[in-house]
Amino acid sequence: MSDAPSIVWFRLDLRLSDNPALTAAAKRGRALVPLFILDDEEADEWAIGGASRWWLHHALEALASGLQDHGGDLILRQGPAERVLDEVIAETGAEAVYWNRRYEPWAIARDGKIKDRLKKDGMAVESFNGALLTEPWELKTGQGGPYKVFTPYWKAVRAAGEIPEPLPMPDEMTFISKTPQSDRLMDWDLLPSKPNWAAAFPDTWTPGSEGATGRLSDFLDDAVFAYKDQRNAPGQPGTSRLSPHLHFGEISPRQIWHAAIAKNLAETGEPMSGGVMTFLSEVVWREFSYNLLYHFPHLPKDPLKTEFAAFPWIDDPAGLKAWQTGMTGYPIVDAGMRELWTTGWMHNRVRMITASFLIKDLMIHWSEGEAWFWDTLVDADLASNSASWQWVAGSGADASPYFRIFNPVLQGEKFDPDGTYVRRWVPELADLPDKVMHAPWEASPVELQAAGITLGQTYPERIVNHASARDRALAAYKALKAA
DNA sequence: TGAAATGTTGGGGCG
DNA sequence: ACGCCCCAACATTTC
Repeated sequence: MSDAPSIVWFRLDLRLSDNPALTAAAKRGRALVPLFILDDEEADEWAIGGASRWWLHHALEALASGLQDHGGDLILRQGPAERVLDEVIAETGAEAVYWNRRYEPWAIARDGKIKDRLKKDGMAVESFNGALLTEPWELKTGQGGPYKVFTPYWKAVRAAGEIPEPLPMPDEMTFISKTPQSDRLMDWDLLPSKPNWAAAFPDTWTPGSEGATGRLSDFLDDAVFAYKDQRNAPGQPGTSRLSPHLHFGEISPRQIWHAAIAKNLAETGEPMSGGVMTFLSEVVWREFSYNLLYHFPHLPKDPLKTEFAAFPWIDDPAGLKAWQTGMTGYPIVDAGMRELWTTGWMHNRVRMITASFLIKDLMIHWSEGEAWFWDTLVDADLASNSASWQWVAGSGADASPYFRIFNPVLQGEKFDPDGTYVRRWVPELADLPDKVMHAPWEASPVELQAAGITLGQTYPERIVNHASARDRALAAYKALKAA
């Protein structure tokens, strides 16, 4: 009986509770080697984006400190995962490697190869589900194929039986005594400098599993019960803001599921209803996206509805720039894009509005939006991001029909009626009266002057007229359908 | 997890 | 008193 240690390869599961790989490794009873590999050059063109790198830095700090509390050192290494694993195995004499699964096509291919090779070498290798309520191959339609429509998928998740209870943190963890060499986190340059565009991120976020569980319990204490309505008001704190925590695995969907159900049961006597039901359905939208990405691995690149390959997208660098920088002249669009730039996150309702504007008003290819969100969101997630962009474009599974075009003025008036959200993110419009908040070009000269606004100078003129942009998009769609 | 156009209805002004 | 018209208000259809 050897005392060869076990490597726990942390990836998008940066937590100690409900971490099946960690629990299994701890149960094996040998010393643990906690390892994180910065492997993003293996990720095709989906190397971790800028805002996510900021998050990752702090998430790793938090994980390292959590491990430290139990006497463990997190080992940081950079490079192709297979090579790094070989090195760490050689240095430590490890005979087991455990990890929780990822579902990006590049990760599936790579991990499968690594698993086969290490097993051939006589290693004990096991992977686990730490990221999903239901893995993509578990649910099939009556026809035997993957789900392509959300509602039946959501029903199937609930009908599939109990979601497993989250695992507690292992109560016995012993770590390797002679810690292998580790990179220094600061040397990875994950944080921006010159300029530090993430300066305001800490006002909004506390990366790490403590921040995640704190956020969850705050949300469940109150906002979740009004979630059904409040979740659409971007000026109100009505959403959970758990997305980046979930992406990095600082909290698991199983933990969220069971905590939400327990709360609802205590509050209403029913396991799932009202706001909690709606909230959990949003968690399952994430699962649905993973299901789509797994079964349609080209999702990030190509339209699921193949006829969209012929759509007459417009190459418009100036329009794209105006959209990215929040200078379109449509207040709700600009507010969203500036919230994204300032905080690394955007309210869901406004994600739909800004995406509709890019795709339908500007007719710029959805992949431009996908790439921008990938780089600027702290919650950038390949499955959710690509599935959602295709959903808005109308080219995805269970997608919004192409002719469903958001009117940015009406959306603003409906979901930000008192202009709270616009005033927060577009301060140069703060003194406009509510009634023209979402359409400053309709303000009278007197109103504009009183608010200190000169359109075209202090705030841009509209870069397109929505009514004619809508007609143009519908004509393009019609032509596509006829072809 | 839309919006705009078109259709229908009913109340009120008015000759 | 009555019919006509206008037009909200709401419903339905279309994109």
